Amino acid sequence: MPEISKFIYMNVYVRQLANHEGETVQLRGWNAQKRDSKGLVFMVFRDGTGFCQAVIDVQVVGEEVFEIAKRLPQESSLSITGKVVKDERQIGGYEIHVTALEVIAEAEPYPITPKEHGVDFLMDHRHLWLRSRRQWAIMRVRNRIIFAIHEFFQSRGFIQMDAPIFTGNACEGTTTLFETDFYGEPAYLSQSGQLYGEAMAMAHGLIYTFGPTFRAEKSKTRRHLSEFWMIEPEMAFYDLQMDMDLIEDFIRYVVTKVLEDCKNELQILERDTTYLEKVREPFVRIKYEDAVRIIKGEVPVSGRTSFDMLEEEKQKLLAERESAEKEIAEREAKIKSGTLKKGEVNFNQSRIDKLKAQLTDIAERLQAVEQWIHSARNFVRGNDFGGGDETVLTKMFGQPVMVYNWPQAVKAFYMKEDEQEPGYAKGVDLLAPEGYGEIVGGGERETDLEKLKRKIQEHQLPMSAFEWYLDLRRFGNVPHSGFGLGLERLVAWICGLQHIRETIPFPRSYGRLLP
RNA sequence: UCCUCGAUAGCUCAGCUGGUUAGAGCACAUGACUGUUAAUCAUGGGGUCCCUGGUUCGAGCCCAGGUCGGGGAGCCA
Repeated sequence: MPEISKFIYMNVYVRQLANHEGETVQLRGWNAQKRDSKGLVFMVFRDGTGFCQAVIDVQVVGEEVFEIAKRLPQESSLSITGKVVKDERQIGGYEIHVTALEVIAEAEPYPITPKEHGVDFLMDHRHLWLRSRRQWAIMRVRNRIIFAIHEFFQSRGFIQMDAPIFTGNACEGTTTLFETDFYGEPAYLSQSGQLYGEAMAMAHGLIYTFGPTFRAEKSKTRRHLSEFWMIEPEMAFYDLQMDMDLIEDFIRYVVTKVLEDCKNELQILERDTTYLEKVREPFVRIKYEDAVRIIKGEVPVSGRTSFDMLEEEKQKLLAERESAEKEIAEREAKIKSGTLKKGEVNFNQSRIDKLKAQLTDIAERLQAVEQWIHSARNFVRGNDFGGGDETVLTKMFGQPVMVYNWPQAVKAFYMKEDEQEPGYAKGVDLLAPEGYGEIVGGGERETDLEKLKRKIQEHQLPMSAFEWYLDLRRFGNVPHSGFGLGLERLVAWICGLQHIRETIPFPRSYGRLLP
């Protein structure tokens, strides 16, 4: 074993390897995975900034070190010294030819193996799951999104101000809130910073809040969390049009930044960026009533109605199911024939298992399509959209859709009524494509003091709790608008995730408080 | 709260119409293999079939109740 002092070589991070090609460097991190053959160990080494392959050759490091490397359990921490070699086959483009290796801490048997695991198992091990490559990539994208959000607003002169988390009252009155004890009085965890945002906008003109939000809904869906992060800009002297322009610029900016700066992460996530690229085109903007006509199949989009689209979707799934069933039958027949070698049997069997899992998934999606057809047929004009209606609408366009001018009854009390169209509120929802649903909700705020008072009464909210809010109308009333963005839904859409629970380090949802 | 699906080895799952001693792959251990990208070969250890009760000569499988979980509805970002 060559004598190598740990101080001779520069400590670098995996992320920087491209700058050190041909040099000998030292890295510190963890053994994410390895395989060995005679005389060689291939280790997937990670140090938090990235992943790279480390090659340990018995002829270079000697028997003793080689044995240590060969027996090193998954997720043990170690430092390695070696030469940086370009290798196009590797995900970062570089690998390390190790010349020295030092174990920092040997790990106990690691529960997350390089094999499929169920979601529940992974969620129970969330504290460790965060280390794996996919989760790592998602958190990097989340970080870039957060940074882009700040860049966007700060560069436009918005001030970040925070709304309180303890509140005395439900702001919109509808959703279930978490109740806590605030020095003997009931207090609720904030479900929105919106009303406070309005007060802050009257002080600073352009502001945005960025903080956690809590909803005690017992929702068990892939779109809901009990605790999530929301960004809520509020702008004095903005009407609905300006609000929509801002939403569009904002989403375009954030998505573009991720596309530019997170290529590696999106590649790890195997994200098809076709729909993301579409943010460069103008967003679709339609009024609620027109959206309803499209959902109900009364008006076609690019020559096809919602029912045409749903029927296509259904046929596609049926075809997928058929081909999966056929493949299963073929492979089962092969195995039964008894002519296969053991390895081939294993391969076929695991392929069958995978296809069966796919069949379960297809069945679920077919059920969803049936539900969408049902809800499109029975949609009652004047109602809010359900998850299925949103999906149908966005699938018709394949790009972000802004729906505005909603029936007042389905929107919050502070939404401004459209003078030209009484009964309709100047609210807007931005629906993400690919079934990711509502990621932004906002609109112009009601400025008429009497209308506000009336609506607070209609919603049966306690007037006393809103006196401070009404003061904003009494002292220098101005037209203003704002919106709220659900960070996790945006992360889910950009990363193309099946479930929102992967978008936040430690998700809190119905039935999940640990880890 | 409602609808729907599920719970079998550390993990992912198979287990036919109720029938002898419950299986596979991965993981782990040992050995073989010099360039691998989750699944090369051989050998080995590993089980309260979620719980309670019932039907039956016999229950992983059927029935009832419960617990926990997935997906969806409602509600929403």
